[in-house]
Formats: sequence, structure tokens, C-alpha cells
Amino acid sequence: MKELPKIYDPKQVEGRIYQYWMDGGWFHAVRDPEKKPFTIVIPPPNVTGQLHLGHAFDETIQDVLTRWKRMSGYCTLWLPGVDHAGIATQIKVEEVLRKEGLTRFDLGRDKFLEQVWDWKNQYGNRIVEQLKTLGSSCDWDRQRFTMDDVCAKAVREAFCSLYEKGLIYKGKRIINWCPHCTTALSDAEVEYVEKQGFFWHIRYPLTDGSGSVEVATTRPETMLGDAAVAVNPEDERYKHMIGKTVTLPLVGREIPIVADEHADMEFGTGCVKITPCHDPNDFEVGLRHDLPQYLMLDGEGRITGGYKWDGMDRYEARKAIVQELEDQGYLVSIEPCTHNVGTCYRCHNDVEPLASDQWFVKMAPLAKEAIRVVEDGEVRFVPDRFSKIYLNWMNGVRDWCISRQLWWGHQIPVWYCDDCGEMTVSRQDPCECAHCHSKRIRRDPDVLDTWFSSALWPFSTLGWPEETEDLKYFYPTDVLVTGYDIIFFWVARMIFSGCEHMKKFPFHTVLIHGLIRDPQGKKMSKSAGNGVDPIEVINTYGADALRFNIITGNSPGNDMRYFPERCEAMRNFSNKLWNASRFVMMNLTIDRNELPETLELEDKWILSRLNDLAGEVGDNLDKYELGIAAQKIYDFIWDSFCDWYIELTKARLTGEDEAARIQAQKVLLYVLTETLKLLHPFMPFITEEIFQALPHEGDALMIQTYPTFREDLSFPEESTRLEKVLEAISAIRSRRSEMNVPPSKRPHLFVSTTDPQAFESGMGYLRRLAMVGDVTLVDEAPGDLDSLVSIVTEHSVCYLPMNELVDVDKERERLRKELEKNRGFLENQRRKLANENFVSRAPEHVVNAERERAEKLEALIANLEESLRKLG
RNA sequence: GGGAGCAUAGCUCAGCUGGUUAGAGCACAUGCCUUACAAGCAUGGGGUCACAGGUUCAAGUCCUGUUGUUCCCACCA
Repeated sequence: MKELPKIYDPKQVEGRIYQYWMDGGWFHAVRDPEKKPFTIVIPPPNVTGQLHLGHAFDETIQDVLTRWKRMSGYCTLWLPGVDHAGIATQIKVEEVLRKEGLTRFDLGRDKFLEQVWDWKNQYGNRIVEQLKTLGSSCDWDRQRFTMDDVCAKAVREAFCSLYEKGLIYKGKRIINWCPHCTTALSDAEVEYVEKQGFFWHIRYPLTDGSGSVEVATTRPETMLGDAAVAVNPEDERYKHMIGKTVTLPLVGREIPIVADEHADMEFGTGCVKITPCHDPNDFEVGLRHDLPQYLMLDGEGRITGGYKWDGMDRYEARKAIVQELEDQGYLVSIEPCTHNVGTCYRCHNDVEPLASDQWFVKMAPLAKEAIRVVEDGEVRFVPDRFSKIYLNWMNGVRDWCISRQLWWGHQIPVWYCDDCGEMTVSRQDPCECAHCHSKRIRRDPDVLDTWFSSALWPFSTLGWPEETEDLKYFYPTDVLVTGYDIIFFWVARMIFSGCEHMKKFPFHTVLIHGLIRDPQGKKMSKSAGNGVDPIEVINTYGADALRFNIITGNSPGNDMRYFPERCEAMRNFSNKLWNASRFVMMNLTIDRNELPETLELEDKWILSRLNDLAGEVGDNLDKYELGIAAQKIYDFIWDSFCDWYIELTKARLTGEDEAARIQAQKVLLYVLTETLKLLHPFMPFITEEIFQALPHEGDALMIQTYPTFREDLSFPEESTRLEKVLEAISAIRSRRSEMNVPPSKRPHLFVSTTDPQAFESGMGYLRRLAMVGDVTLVDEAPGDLDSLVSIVTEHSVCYLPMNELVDVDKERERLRKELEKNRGFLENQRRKLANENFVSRAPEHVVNAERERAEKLEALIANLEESLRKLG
């Protein structure tokens, strides 16, 4: 038997244990037709990323589920991988280049991509290594990268197949453009931020000199792109102007006044400037009235189009144009206002809506099935409220802009012919135009949205479009675990992609968790400097403590705040378990884990409690109530096992009776081992370390069978009887403490009880845990009552001769108070039971429970009355 | 403009489909180095479950409204 140190040191253990698991090959899922599969695909972290607490939260949940299912007999696959993260990664490499005074254009596409791959190879493994320090039991043999050959093939197939079905098209639309990242974004990638701004009211003179109209805008520079002014057709104020033209100030362009429903008579002046290229509504108005499109911003947010401000940044141009409008008397007023400004989710600069030629996924046909599978419950969100959020979004979803003007990513598999102008869309790189066979073809320079490849993740990682054995066995996967912040980005797109390409939803359950915030409830971020590095936490407290902190103390789907003190508490818990295990080992003389043939009362009690715990934990995990399950195991270990059971066994362990010693050892070892199994998914390292030091069969704890409820180890009656004694012990301790009786004082205890048998076998516990001397069972109070303290419970009255410590008056007063209190309770109880409605309508077990409670109170009151009467 | 979450002890939070006298950790108080653990043990103080109605035999839990707070969605210039 190994001698264990007094304080558990995770640093000495975790790395070694993880290596032991890796060497054992137990993370690797071997397909077994006899077993049911259980599959989770990891939300792939960004390849350049670093582990943060959000990841730790996400991975811990997945690891708990994975380890639990693995121990429960499933063929369990947790498939890991990383995401190429188009914009994020490209920005990082460009930043490095910028420090050298270079841009990606200086290098050229091929050279630049080489650099990104170098970067990926250098840093891509960091996050993977960090995942391992958490204890993640991923199948590393199946690790994937969204840009590896397998995933690339899937992306190519998905694009071509959607294109062939007419579900991918190219067109000129208003898209969100980030002038800093110089690429188009999807709607989901725009974050709206409320900002202080202004309404600039501008007067546009009628060309015929008969007056003017007043328009208002928050982006005055867009007037350069104005193609019309719209008024509502019903608006009496402007009816006579419809068909006339105004002359655009500063520009001199003559633009029409058109009638369009888009103009709201109630809002502002009722006149709207129409800028088809830079506003989605105006774009539609422009199409309806066949207006020309004037693009006035370039890719970097500078003025373009042949104006005197050409090349000027959009914000400077705004100032200059407002100034000039004012100088020339066109500026009517400036009104402060708050409005929502779209910003880029990667760089947080303002995005510009602008008309651009891009690739889109036609969403309406795809959304249909994606809505159905959730509405019909084939895909279930946990907690359920997130299905509403999902359905809302999916019902109103607009076409998805998937082309990005980046270099890092899956390049769009489309070639344009210089000769006939036709497009060739192909699974293989073509060497000629599919239409005219010209060799003069050029590939579309754009790449696909990162989320296009992530959307295929549940099946691309299993080998799709090949019909691999893995795909057949593991798809659809089971649970997808992620934060509510990426339901739209990712979850929604995986669901419709799975339905479309696999004809089957990608997972039956979406387990949604909240975000981890700082102690003030703020979002953690690098810029705010309030981020917590999980690796540091692991170094300080251990991965198990971090995992337990994260998994408990929050309810599903809700955000949680991170407090280091809670980690400390969990570290203390692992130390508690460690020392309890040390205690068991110190006393161990047996080398096999088996239950003894006969069991003492306390053995049956702890076995029964353990058994109940196993049943409840299983139920909770089935319902994804991980925090509740963890809390119950914590309470069992600390309260039931350590504070009571271990203390109860000490009498036997230190006694002369060898058979009794062995018997206690056997139960201790059994209960400890089963407890380690129950706790293992939550605290994998320490449980494995202890298990290895105990006599055991089989290899690792991580592949032992997870405990479930067993009828043969349930002893409810014996449990109840022991609890009568434990109740008396607590009551005696409490009284001693109130009276400041030092532990060294061990008075003779007299017990009068309705269950003498229980107290007979519990004498040793009373002596030891209630710190008394001799124990005598009596029918009624012995000797001189003036010197006795009565401790009254439902099942017993304990008398302690305390002589000088007893103040009879005080004692009488105390008993009287307690009597009053309990009479009050009893009265409530009786009132309830006298209520016809309650007795007839409440379920039988509730009524019975109330009756039992009343009986207990009656017994307690009788005991109290008896004690009082004897006191006189 | 829609929608959602949260409001429970000094602090941070549990409390699942309504059913004992509402729990935990931390903090606090008192007493203990009781030969596993002072990162510990024992005992204790502390809550009108935001507010107002309602449903029910029974409400922290369900319904309605109010207030405060956080978030998501939405093209009102």
C-alpha cells in the first residue's frame, strides 16, 4: 500500500494520470455493434485561440457527459478539433505583418497563406494541449481541423450540391461590409451597439425653384449616393411634388421625388432620402422605382465615385460634408439622438451596408426542415426556452451571405471563363470552362464564411461525403454542448446542414449553457483585463477544483460569475476526499474489495444512502442536471461518509475484535470505491489517483461501471433506526455546546427510548460522538432530577447528570419553550389534517406523510411533557 | 417595437414536474490540535423567498400585473 501525503497536490498527479489514460488508449472509441454509441462533437475552438473560462465550462460539461456515458456501457466518442477561424486568424497574421511594415498584398496570396499555415502549425496545438490539462477525455486519434483534407472535401461537396439544387446563388445585394476587415459579413456577424449620434436635417431644393423638401439622416455623407427622395403616396403635404425633381446639394445631381410606402408620414418630415447602394430599404425602393445606383464608399470606407472628397475616410468626409452643407445653407438643424449602429463582431468597427456582388445560401427552403425537427421535438433544446429563440430566428432568417473577401479559408470552388463569361462550379479543380472548354478560366478569389465549414462539423469530421463506417455508426451524434451566444452562428446552421446533406438532424439534444462572468457580473474580455486564465487556476487549485466549481452553483442556461474563493472551497473538498481515502487506506489490511457477509447497522445505513445517491445521480444526469448531481455527491462524501460514517466505524477499527475490524474495512473500501466512481466524471484526476492506490480489479477507474440503484443494497428500515441514534447524538452535542460543557467532561448518559434495540447497538456511537461516559438504557429518569439535563427527541429522552451546571429553573424554562414551539407545530399539523379538502384532494402519500409528522410531534411532545412533569 | 432571463441569508448562488419548520459555499460567533483532514471538527446566529393581486386543500415554485436589472432580436430614415 502506497503512503499518501497529507495534503493532496494536484500538480503531482494530473499530468501523470492524464498520460496513464492516454497510454491506456481509453479515450479512443472503438466501434462495437454490440454497444450503443454516444457521440459528442466538440465546438471547435479557434486554432489561434487560448483556453478561457468559457471553454473550460463547455469542455467540462462535455467531459462529464462523456465519462459518465463511457462508464455506463456506451461506445463513447468525444470528437475533438479546431476551427480555422477565417477572419480572426487572418487578422492575427496581418497584425504580425504590419509590425514589419507589410500588408498581405505585399506578400501575395500564396506567400501569405504559407505564413498563416506556419502560424497555425506553431500555435494550433496550444489550445489542444490546454484542453488536455482540463482532463478532457477526447478521442485524439480522431482530431480534425476545419481546413484539413477531410473537411475540405466536405465543404466542396456541400457547396456544389447546394449550388446544383439552386440553394446557393450569386447576386448583388445589400450586405454588411466591414471596412477594417475589408470583407462582407453575414447578418449574424453584425453586433448592434447603441451609440450617441445626430440627426442632420438637410434641405433639398426643388429643381424648378418652387420650394424644397427636408430630409433627415444619421449618415449625412451618404447623400452623395442619393438617387431619389421618397414620400408616402397618401401624404397630402407632398402629393403635388411627386414626379418633380430636387437638386442634390453639393453634388448638383437632379433626382426624382418618388411615391413609396417606405416613407412613413408620421416619422420626421415624411421625406426620406433614398441611397440604394447604402441602405437595405433604399435598395428595395431603388429596385421598385428603377433608380440608378451610386456607390459612394470603397472597401476601406473611403469616399469614391468621382466626388471632391474621394479617398477621404468616411468619418472625416462626414465632417467635411456637414460643414459644407452648413456653409451653403442647406443644413436646417442638428438634433442629438441615440441609434443602433452595426459593428463587426471581430474588430468592433462600424460596418457599412453596401451593395455588392456576393454568394448567398437561399435559406427559406432549408429553414423549413430545420424548423420542423425542432417543432416536432426531434431536436430538443435544454433548457427548453432556447428552442423559442432558435425558432424565432429561423422563422425570420434571411439569405446567408457566405462569401468573404479574405484569403484564409476555403476558397469558393467557382471558376469564371474569360471567353464565354460562364461559371464553372466543380468538385474537382477544372482545367477548362465547362461551357466553352476555354482554358482561360479564373477562380473566384473569395473564401467561404468560416461558419460554412463549421456547419458541416457533425458529419464532415466523421468522413462525409464518404460513407465511412464511423459516419454510419456515430451519426447522428447525441448531444451538442455550447453557449447561447452561438446558437445562430453555429447550432442553427448545423441543424439545417445536417437535415439537408445527411437527411437527418445532427444531434437530438442541444445542451445550452450560459457565459462565465467576472465577480462584478461583467463579460470577461482581454480589453477589459478581467479575464481569468484557466491554466493559472488549474496550477493553483487543480483541474478537479476548477471543474467542480464550474459545474456546481449554477442553473442550466444561466450565466455564472467566477469567484476564486469557490475554487478554494472545491480544492478543500478534494483535500477532504483525499484525507478520507488516506484514513481508509491507513486502516486497510485486506487486499480485495468485497462486502462482508454480515453488516452492522451503520453499514446498512451508509450502503443504503450510497445506493439512493447512485439512483438520484443517474436521474439527474439523464435530465442534464449536472450541477444537482455534483452537489449531491459532494454532500454525501462530506456529510454522510466523512462526518458520520467514518466516525461511526472508528469504534470497530480501533477495537479488539478482528472480525469486526475486517468487516468495517470491507464496507469502507466498498463505499469509498463506489463513491469514487460516482464522482469520477466530475473530478477525474483525484478519483483515478485514489482508485489506483486502493485494492481494485480492472484497469482504470475511468472504465469501471458507473453505479446505479441496486435493490439488494437498500435498507430503509435499518437506516431509519440508525438515524434515531444520530439524531440523539446531534441533540446531545447541541445541548453540551449551549451549556459550554467541555469535550473532556464525559458524563454518564441515561437513555429512555421507544427503540431500545437501536440504542443498544448504538451505545458505542453515543460514547464516541456525543462524548459521554457510560450509557445506560432506562425506562424512566433515574435518581435526582434536579441535577439532570433532559435532551428530548422524537424517539428518545437522554438524561445527563450535570450537577453544578444545571439550573433547574432555566432547565424548566427551556423545556417549556421547546414544548410550546412544538405544540404550535402540532396544532398546524392537526389543522391541516382536519381539513376535509386536504385529506380528500391531496395525494395519499402526502397525507400519510403529514400524519406521520403529526405522530412524531405527538411523541416528542409527550417526551417533553414527561420531562417537565418530573422536574416538578 | 417585440421576446427572454434574473430578483431567495451580509456576499455568490442552488431549490427539478407545487407537498415537512426554505438549503449550500464564503463570511460571522462560540468551543475544540477528538491519533484522515486546522484546506479540519462540533455548535450557533442570520431569510416578510422584489411588490400587488389571483389559482389551489397546499405557492419560493403556477397565472396576471407592477418595479428594478441583464440580455437577445427587429431596416423606421
